Amino acid sequence: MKRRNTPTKEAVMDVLAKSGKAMSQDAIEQHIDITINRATIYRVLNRFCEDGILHKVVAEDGKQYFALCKKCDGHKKPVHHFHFRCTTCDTIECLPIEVHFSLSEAYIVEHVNCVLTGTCKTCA
Amino acid sequence: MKRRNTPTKEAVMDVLAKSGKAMSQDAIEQHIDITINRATIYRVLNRFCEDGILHKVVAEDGKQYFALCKKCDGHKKPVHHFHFRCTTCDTIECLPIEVHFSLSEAYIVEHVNCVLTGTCKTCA
DNA sequence: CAATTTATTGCGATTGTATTGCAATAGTAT
DNA sequence: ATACTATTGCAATACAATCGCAATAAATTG
Repeated sequence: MKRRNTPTKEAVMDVLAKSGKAMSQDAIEQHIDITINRATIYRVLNRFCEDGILHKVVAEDGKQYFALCKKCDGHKKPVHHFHFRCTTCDTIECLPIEVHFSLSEAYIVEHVNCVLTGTCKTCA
Repeated sequence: MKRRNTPTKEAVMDVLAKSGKAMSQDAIEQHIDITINRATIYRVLNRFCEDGILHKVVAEDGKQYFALCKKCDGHKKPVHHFHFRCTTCDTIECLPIEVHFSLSEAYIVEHVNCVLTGTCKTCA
């Protein structure tokens, strides 16, 4: 299925790029200047995830947060990293800390979801 | 607030102890022989968490899973560990893998939530 | 053992996140 | 400009989890 360029997609990408953090649907909606339907935002976000442009994190609050996939440290592919959710400023940042674990080959790992919760350095 | 012993609490503990895994409210309800209201199960689970008897994990599916806190390897307190959610048998097991990360002291970490998702060794 | 206190429970209603069906709209290529 | 179909808006829906309140029952007291 071919993707099309739409104002919605641009607006969502814009907000995420500017914030540099992982954001929830409602946070994104609040930071967008135009009006976009909730369902549409979810659909755009999920499509970006399918295309490997965004990655999704589920926090302890059960909500989904979306962030740009950056390829850091010269890696070709984005690496699983920790996330930090600050309950004070209510944002999630991607930490530059890789997730390491050694698990039996008998397991097939498809997703990694690691979130630390607390107070970030700015709010502490 | 003093706690009382009730059939409900025993039944819930029983199921969790027997399974040895992290279970969701509906899974627990299904494995209990008596009928217990949904809200009650959640209240019992949350009370156990407050008392440090259970720990809660939020998986990628946005659901809460509860498991017994074991003090392994002679540690006095339970240690943050990885969890594995198998999408085939739909269970979450506590992996004997500790979560390690070095984060600036400027952050205050209150909770750690790490879940790997995929197919477990039994289902693979 | 009966009376009292209050933690616990059941029920229904409610909150909040996320998804879906369907018709209308609008990119994109010809 | 036209056709094709991805995308969107709207309303309805699904689902997890919580809350208020009255009823129940565990534990303590006399």
